[in-house]
Amino acid sequence: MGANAPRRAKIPESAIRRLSFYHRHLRDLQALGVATISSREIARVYGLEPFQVRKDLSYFGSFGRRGRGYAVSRLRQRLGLILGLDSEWRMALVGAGNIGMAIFRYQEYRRLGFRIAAVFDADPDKVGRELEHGITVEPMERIGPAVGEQDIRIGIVAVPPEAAQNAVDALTAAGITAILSFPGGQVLVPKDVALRRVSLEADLAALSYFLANK
Amino acid sequence: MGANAPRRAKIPESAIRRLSFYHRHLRDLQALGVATISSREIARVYGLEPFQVRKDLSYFGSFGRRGRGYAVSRLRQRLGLILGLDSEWRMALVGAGNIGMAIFRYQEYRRLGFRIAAVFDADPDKVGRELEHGITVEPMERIGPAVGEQDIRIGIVAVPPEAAQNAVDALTAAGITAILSFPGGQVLVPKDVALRRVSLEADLAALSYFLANK
DNA sequence: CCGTGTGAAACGCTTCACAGCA
DNA sequence: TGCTGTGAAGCGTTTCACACGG
Repeated sequence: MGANAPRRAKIPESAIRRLSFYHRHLRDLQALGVATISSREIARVYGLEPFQVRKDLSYFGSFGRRGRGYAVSRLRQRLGLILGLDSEWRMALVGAGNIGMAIFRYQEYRRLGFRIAAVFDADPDKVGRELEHGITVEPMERIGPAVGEQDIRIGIVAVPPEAAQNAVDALTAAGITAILSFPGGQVLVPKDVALRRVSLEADLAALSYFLANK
Repeated sequence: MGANAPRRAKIPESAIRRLSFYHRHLRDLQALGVATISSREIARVYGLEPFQVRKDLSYFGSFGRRGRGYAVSRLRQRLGLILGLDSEWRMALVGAGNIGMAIFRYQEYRRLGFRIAAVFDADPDKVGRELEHGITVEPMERIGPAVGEQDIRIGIVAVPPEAAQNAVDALTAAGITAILSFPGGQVLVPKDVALRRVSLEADLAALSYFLANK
C-alpha cells in the first residue's frame, strides 16, 4: 500500500470524531466534482481552525501537497480506510419501541456503511412483527445465534433504562465489542468493550446549565 | 441562598454532564428513602473515581460533611439549582418526521423538567396534525411568535441535514439561545448561542474506528 | 508566495495526596 | 477513624509558529 502506515500512537477520540466530519464533507465535495481542498476550507465549514484539521490528519500520515491542498478523492478514500468506513458494518438493534423504530427508519447512516441486520425485543407482542427491508423482530434469546450467523459487530441499545444492563449483557455475551446505548443511567461493560452513550438528558442538562448561568 | 454562591470559574463541560448523572441518581436514591451517600458510592455506580465526584462538586461549593458524606435530598436540591433543573424549561421541536416524533413520544426527559411546548414542520401535509398532550404541528413561520407567547427557551432540531441551517436560523431569529441538533453536517450559529450536536454518525464512526484498529 | 506538516508551548481536565474536620 | 474538599502534579488535547516543499 502507500508509504504511510497508520501510526499506533495515542489518538484523541475527539480527533476521530472530527475525521468522520471531514470524511462526510469530502464525500459531498466529491459528488460536486471538487478536486482539491485546503485545510482552511474544511475548517471553515465546521467552525474549526485550519491547524486543527491538519493536526488531526497528521496523526495518520501526510495526505496533502504543500502549497496545493488535498486531493479530495484520495483523502476521502484514506479517511474511509482509517475509520473503517470502507466496508459495511452489520448492526443489531435491541429495542423496537419509539427510539428503536426511529433509528431503524432513519437510514442516513446507511450511506456511511452501517446496516441494521437484525432487531430484537423482549416484548412478546413485538416479536414476529415484520419491519421494512425484510427484517422481523426477534426475541432476546436469538441475539447470541444471530450475531454469529449474520456477522454482526455493533450493537445499538434502545430499551428503557431498567432493561439497559440486560440488553448490554446479552450483546457482550454474544461477542459484541462495540455498543451504542441510548438509555441514560448506569450501564457497566467489560473493559474491552467500547460503549458509547448518547445521553439526551446530559445534553439537555448542559443546555439548561448554560441558560441558567449566562 | 446558602453560604456558597456559585463560583464564576471555568467549569469543564464534562463536569456538568457528570453532575446531571449525579442529580438523576440522587433522585432515585431519594425515592428509595436513602438519607446519606458518599462520593465513593456515587462514583461506583457510574464507573468513576470518588475524587472525580468530589472535584466536580467542589466547583460549586461544599455540600458534604467530612467523615459523613452527603445528605441526599440537600445535594439533589443543590444540583438542581446549579443545573437549572429546579424549574421547567419549555422547548420547541422543529421537525415532525421519524426522529422528531420519537423524541416527542420519548418523555423520559420530562421528569427532568423539559417539556416540548410546540412542534413545527415545513411540510404542509404535517402542519395541522394533532399530536398528544394537545399539541398541533405548526408551520415554520409560527416559530417566532410561538417562542415569545409560550416562553420557549430551548430548540430541538430534528429535520433532514439540508434543512438544518434553515431550522437553526429560524430558532435563533426567534431569540432561542440553546439548541440541540440531530442532523449531522455543518450548522453555524451566532456565538452567543449554545448548539449541542447529537451526532449518531460520529458515534458510529468512532465505534467503527475502534473495531477496525483494535 | 502558498498551504502542509509538526515539534513545542499553552491550556484544561483528570488524578493524586493530604490537610481538615466531624 | 472516616470522608470531604482542594492545591498541585500529571497528562492529554489544542494551539501556535515555523520549517519545508511545490
